[in-house]
Amino acid sequence: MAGGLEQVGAFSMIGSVSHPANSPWTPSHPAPYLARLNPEQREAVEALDGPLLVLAGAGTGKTRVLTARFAHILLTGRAAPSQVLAVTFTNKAAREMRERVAAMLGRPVEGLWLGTFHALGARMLRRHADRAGLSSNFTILDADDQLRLLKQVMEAERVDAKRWPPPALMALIQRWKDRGLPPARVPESEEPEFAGGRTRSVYAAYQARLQALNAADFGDLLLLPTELLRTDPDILAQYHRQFRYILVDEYQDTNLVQYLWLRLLAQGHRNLCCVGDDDQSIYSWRGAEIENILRFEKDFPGATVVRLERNYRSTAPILAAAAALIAHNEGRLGKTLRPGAETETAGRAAGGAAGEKIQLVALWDSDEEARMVGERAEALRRAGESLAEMAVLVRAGFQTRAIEERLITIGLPYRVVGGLRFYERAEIRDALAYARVLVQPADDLAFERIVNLPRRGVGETALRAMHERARAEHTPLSEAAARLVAAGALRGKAREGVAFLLAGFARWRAQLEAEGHVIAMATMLDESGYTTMWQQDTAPDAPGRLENLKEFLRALAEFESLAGFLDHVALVMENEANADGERVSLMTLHAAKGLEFDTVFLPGWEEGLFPNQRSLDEGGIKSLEEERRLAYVGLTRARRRVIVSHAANRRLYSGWQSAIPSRFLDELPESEIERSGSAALGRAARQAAPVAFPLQVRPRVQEAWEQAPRPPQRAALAVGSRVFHEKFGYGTVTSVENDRLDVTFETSGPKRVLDRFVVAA
DNA sequence: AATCTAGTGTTTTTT
DNA sequence: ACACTAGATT
Repeated sequence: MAGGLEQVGAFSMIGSVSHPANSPWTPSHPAPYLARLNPEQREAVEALDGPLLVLAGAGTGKTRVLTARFAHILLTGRAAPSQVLAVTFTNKAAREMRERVAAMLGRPVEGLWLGTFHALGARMLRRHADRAGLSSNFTILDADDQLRLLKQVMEAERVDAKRWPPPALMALIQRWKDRGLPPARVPESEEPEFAGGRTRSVYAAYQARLQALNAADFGDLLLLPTELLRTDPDILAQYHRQFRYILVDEYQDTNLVQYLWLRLLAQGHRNLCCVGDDDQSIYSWRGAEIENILRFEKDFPGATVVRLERNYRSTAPILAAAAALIAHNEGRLGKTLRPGAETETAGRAAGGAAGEKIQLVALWDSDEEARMVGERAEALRRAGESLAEMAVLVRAGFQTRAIEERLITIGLPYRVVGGLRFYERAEIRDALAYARVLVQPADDLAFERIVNLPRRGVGETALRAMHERARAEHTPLSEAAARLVAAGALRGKAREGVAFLLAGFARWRAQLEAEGHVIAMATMLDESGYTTMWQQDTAPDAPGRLENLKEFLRALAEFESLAGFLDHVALVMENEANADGERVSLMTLHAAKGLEFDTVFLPGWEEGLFPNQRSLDEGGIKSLEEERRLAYVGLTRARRRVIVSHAANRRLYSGWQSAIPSRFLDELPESEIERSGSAALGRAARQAAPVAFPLQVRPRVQEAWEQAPRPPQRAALAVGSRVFHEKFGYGTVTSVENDRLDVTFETSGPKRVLDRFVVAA
């Protein structure tokens, strides 16, 4: 910390004004990092004292403000690097901020407390682990381990795991942790009708078990430090002394425990700066509380609020459409995106001063939709656009499959962002389990995972004996295993297998000391038989798994110690593979937050899918608003071009399901959109077409969406009209709401359909 | 202890 | 359709 102070010694530590006397910069000649900001951004950077909420709309230069503020605090001598706490949600955001701050200062910065909530929580918890009943080398469990542990606890507590699904109980416990509630403080009134009213005691047992294993789950990384700050005045005072300034990114996504943690830390100097956008809050289902940002001014009286509304990313039509859409939400802090100066340039570059309209494409089915995306992407590429600047953003993961298949067929390179991450692959998790046992023999979960992997004859019976012994003598599983072998309590293959493994670990530990973690790890994987297991596996993916293990060792080599590597894996878990290149990106809308592309495809805007029916069933109007925010996030990812589409029929599970266009489409201003697509053709044209089913024999109108768009023809249909639908046949209209009809069909019963899809019969 | 079979549930998932 | 899991089977 002292070193940090010296680093900024060129500037006065006493100076409480923004521009110290010995600074070369003055208000009329500000530092370059200030000069490039617009007035609102600059206000957000320079308002250093007291609580500050920066409402930063999409594309308004949020990251620039955060990093400039960070640099400003350091360069004005307000604080040393170690005295600023900067919190983000993603590792990517943390890395980006670190790099940009270093670039602004012209040198790498040491001793920063900059990272994700979880990484910083872990750092704090390791410092004071003893006060939380852990030792500082505790293991961080991933979701998989958590669930397995909970299952064990449920069994021990005699809670029937068949009647009460463990994942549901896990979710319950996580929600409590998200709200900063350790077992003892979960109110009795919150005991749900679950597990025979014993959820709280299972939670308590689960926590006890974690402690015994010297392990923390993800929720604990915030829950436990917050409890420490709450209950230990000395620790709290220590951090109050340390952190003069606190910066928080994506504040709209914080949950209650993160809020409590921040509030406790901010009580010291009250220099809390939170940046966020209530319109981009899309993680409520993970415990995020949008109320945190809505309540900021009440929570921190005297807070300054700065709105960043000048968007430098998207064209005017995109901004107008996004603004119109999000205006349908209530309970917003209120903020309207408007084009910033640079956007007009972007618009001209795109071929017209105003920019392209939002393209709304109506398709017959999801296959046709996939073809449309593929062909338009291909056409754009032929026109000289980069595939890396195109993204397909979907509501649900399964939607990517149809599009992937199409892109493969036409040979267009793509990447799927998200999905299975490197460290979630089975072989990597196995290798990690070996590493964990090596570092911490008491890691029962890891030991259990690998004790019979590869198969060495240690079955259920042997494992049960180990568990019993471990419980009776209060030792870790590996220790119990050793005693069982010594006592001759295990027989045959089980005895040989366990003895072999334990001898191996003794050897590998010695090797770890002598020759380092990379050699030890490689030897361990070979000598344990793990590598051989995959070499002998004839499955088609076995070679790939061996390749992944090599990659694992390469990654390991970049770390100084195994423990450091394990922390990195638990906290950073990134998919390094196919990171960039000339490819179209496919991902969920959730995964797209914070990214931007020239061209954005938004397929699947259909009722039920988007907004998602399940989401609506669970959360009602609040969920509908969150779905709408998701749509807003999607639109605002685009710099120059948006193609929204919906299909009348979608492949689902085994069969087909029909769907009406999303209500969000009606919320886009007609003046900013341009319609096209086969399913948007006039009724007359469709009547002339052969009956649609079965789909396989329906002739395709491949280039339909390239035909001149026609305005949708509104039917003069009234209640009682007899109508014909291509899929459902004949029926009678029972109600009319705008372009939506409730129709009782003679063969398929009542359905809600769009008037475009029926004809008067 | 390994393998087969019937049953189940298929939204989003920063750490 | 399909993948994953728990339970039964050998």
